[in-house]
This record gives sequence, C-alpha cells and structure tokens, in this order.
Amino acid sequence: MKPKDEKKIEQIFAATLQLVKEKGVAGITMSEIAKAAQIATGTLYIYFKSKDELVNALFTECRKDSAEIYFMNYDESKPFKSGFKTIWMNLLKFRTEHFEKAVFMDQCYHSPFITETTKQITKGMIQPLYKLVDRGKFGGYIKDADNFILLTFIVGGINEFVKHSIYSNRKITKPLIDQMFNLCWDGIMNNRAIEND
Amino acid sequence: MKPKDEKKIEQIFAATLQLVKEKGVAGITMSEIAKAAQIATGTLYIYFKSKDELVNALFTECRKDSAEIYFMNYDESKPFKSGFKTIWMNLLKFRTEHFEKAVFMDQCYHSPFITETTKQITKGMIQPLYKLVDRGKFGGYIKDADNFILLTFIVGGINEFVKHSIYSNRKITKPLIDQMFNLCWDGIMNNRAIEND
DNA sequence: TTATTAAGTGAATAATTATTCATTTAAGTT
DNA sequence: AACTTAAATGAATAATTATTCACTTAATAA
Repeated sequence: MKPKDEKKIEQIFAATLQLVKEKGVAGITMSEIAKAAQIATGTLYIYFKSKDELVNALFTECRKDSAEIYFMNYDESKPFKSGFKTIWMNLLKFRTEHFEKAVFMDQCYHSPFITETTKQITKGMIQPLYKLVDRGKFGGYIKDADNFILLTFIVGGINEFVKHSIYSNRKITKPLIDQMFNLCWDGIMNNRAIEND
Repeated sequence: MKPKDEKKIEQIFAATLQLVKEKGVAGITMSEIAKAAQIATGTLYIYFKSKDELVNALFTECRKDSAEIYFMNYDESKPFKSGFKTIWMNLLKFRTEHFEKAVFMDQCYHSPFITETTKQITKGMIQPLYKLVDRGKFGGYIKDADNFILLTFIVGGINEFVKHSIYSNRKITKPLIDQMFNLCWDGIMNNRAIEND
C-alpha cells in the first residue's frame, strides 16, 4: 500500500501559516490551503478530517515549537540576569523567526476553530516562565511584584515590538534589541539591591 | 417618509463587537449580526452596503474612540511624569473599558475586510504618542532610546496585561495597575537624571 | 507479475453565508 | 385622511466554501 507522505503535513501547515499571515483567519479556505500546499482539495481530508481539526493540529504544533524555543540554552546554574536574557532572547527569537506561527496562534486563539481543550492546554504552557520570575524574585534580582504583572510586562513589550516591526517593515537590529531589553530589565530590576550578575 | 433610525447603527456596532469578542472575526456572519442587533438581515443592508463596509465603518469608529480617549485630560503644562501617567492610564482605560473595540481592531486589522486605506489612516493615529515621547526625551526625563522602541514597550505591556486579565478573568485592581505603571516608568526613566516630577 | 491497499485527484454535492427583492409598515407631507 | 417615500422584513437567491466520492495512481506484499 501507498504510505502517507509525511512531508505533506508540513506543506499543509506551512501553506496555512502563510495564508493566515497574509489574510488572517477569516481569510482561509480549504481550497486555498490546498492550492498553496500544491495538493488537491480532497487530499487535505486524508490528512485532516475537517478544517477544525487542521487548525487545532497546527495550533498544537505551533504551541510545541514555541515552548521548545522558550527554554533553549537556559542554564539555571548561570547568574540570574544572563539566564533571564537567554529566555528573553528566546521569546524574541520565536516571535521573529516564527512570526507566522505567532500570528496564527494569536488569531486562532479567539476563533470558532480552536476548542476549549486546546485552549486549556495552552494556558499551562507558560508555567516555566512563572518559575523563572519566582527565581528572580527570591534571589532579590527583580521586584517583588505580582507574577502575572511581571510576565505580561515582559512578554507584552516583545510581542508589540516584533508585531509592529514586521507590519511596518522595520528591521529588527541588534541596537534596537538591546534598547528593548534594557527597558525591560530596568523595569523589573529590583532597584533596592546592588546589581550583581 | 420614514427616517433612518440612527440608534440602529449603534445596535449593529454593539452586536458586531460582542460577536467578535466571543468568536473572533472568523465567526461573524451577517445574519448573526442582524439577530444580535435585533433587526432583520435585510435591514443591515440599508445601513451598510456590504459586510466589508460594515466592518470598515466600525473599525473607523473604534479608531476615533480610541484616539479620543488617549489624550483625554492631558495637560502639557503639567510635569512630564504626571502627564505621561495620564496618557498611560488612558491607554489602559481604553483597553479595559472598551475591550471589545480593542479586540475587534486587533482581529480585523489583519483580515480581508479592512482595506489598505483604512489601515493607512490608522497608522497616522499614533503620531501624538510620538510627540509625548519626544517631550520626555528632550526634557531628559526618559531614556534617549528609539521612539519606536519606547512606544512599543509602553503600549505592549498594557495590551498584554489587559488581554490576559480579561481572558483569564482576573480583576484589574489599583495595586496591580500601580505595579504595572512602575515597571513601565522604571524602564523608560532616564536613570542619569534626578527624578523631578 | 498480479493483487491489494491506501494515497491522491478534482469535479460534484452539501452546507453555509452574503445579498437581493417583493412586500409590508411607519413616518412625514399635502 | 389620503398620499408619498423610504425603512423594515424575512424568505428567496446567489455566491462562496466545506466536504464527499467515483475514480486514478503508486507503493507494498504475495
């Protein structure tokens, strides 16, 4: 028997991400996805039972990719600030290098396609980030503010920065990245402590 | 002759915002909008030639509302930090009190409905925010970083904070707001200058 | 080779959704 | 009160889009 061509799933995913980036979730149709993935419409249904299933599967895939990148190269034995910077850079990296995935996740999260189950799993994904913030607080490196506040603060700046950079065709250069990191660090830094990194 | 019922446009807009908040742009249909606005489907077409036109009109309306709120009570003669806080609070106010509008704008901006023209006008809207940041820089109150960086940093935190608060049903309390503002201010503050507000 | 099985196709069908339209209703005008 | 005009209606139609299916093709097993 003929085996499934696993490359096709990648093609389908890539095509979907591309289309969502261009036209948003409201603009994707199964036939367009098929055309962009260079397969027949019917073939889509061999790999995914329905549009919902396709979108949820891709969402899950994106979520996994992001979680993987977030903690890449993070070494808890290193000083807090450099560890924090590693993760901060990873968050930025995911948003820039996998921009279509970030857009797709943002757009689909509040769409009729993503099921409650898929959403629930997503929420748990940021747990490790809470641990990072806790470490910084217990070590006295960062302010003793609410975790939720610290995290949305850290992530929000990055997200907005990348989103607007890409949509207004600005290059994300090293100096800009450094400036953004400094704003973030100076914000969360515990200014009652001597900076020791 | 029977005059147009101007209240209907408000009803239509409110219904659309509500639906987008619940199901995203991909989930709105003209008949659902009509039902939610308690009018007949055909009536929608008396007020708006098409779905595109409806969405663009609502987008324009939301944009106007947001611009109005952003500079409410801003008094240039007041010290920079308090003026900045006024605008910062206004940004927060719009995102919280008009959350559906913020969601709608975010979601629709990258949809096939919003025309290039509508997008272009939107870009011009943040000009006054650039002026605010310039004032802070020239006065030596805030860091001499890139305007784009400063702005995405300021706005990003607020947006992420409100978005996650609402989607995870957290109350936005005064202490949390204060914490968030302090993170932001400590980030942008020019730490070579004595804070004089 | 031949048979078997599932992938791959794209036109046909089903389902959904945007838009129209014949008709009714309500407001203003004479 | 009768007339005129446009709003309001919602069922009918048009357009779009998801899904199916009869058929073809390619890989594996016998």
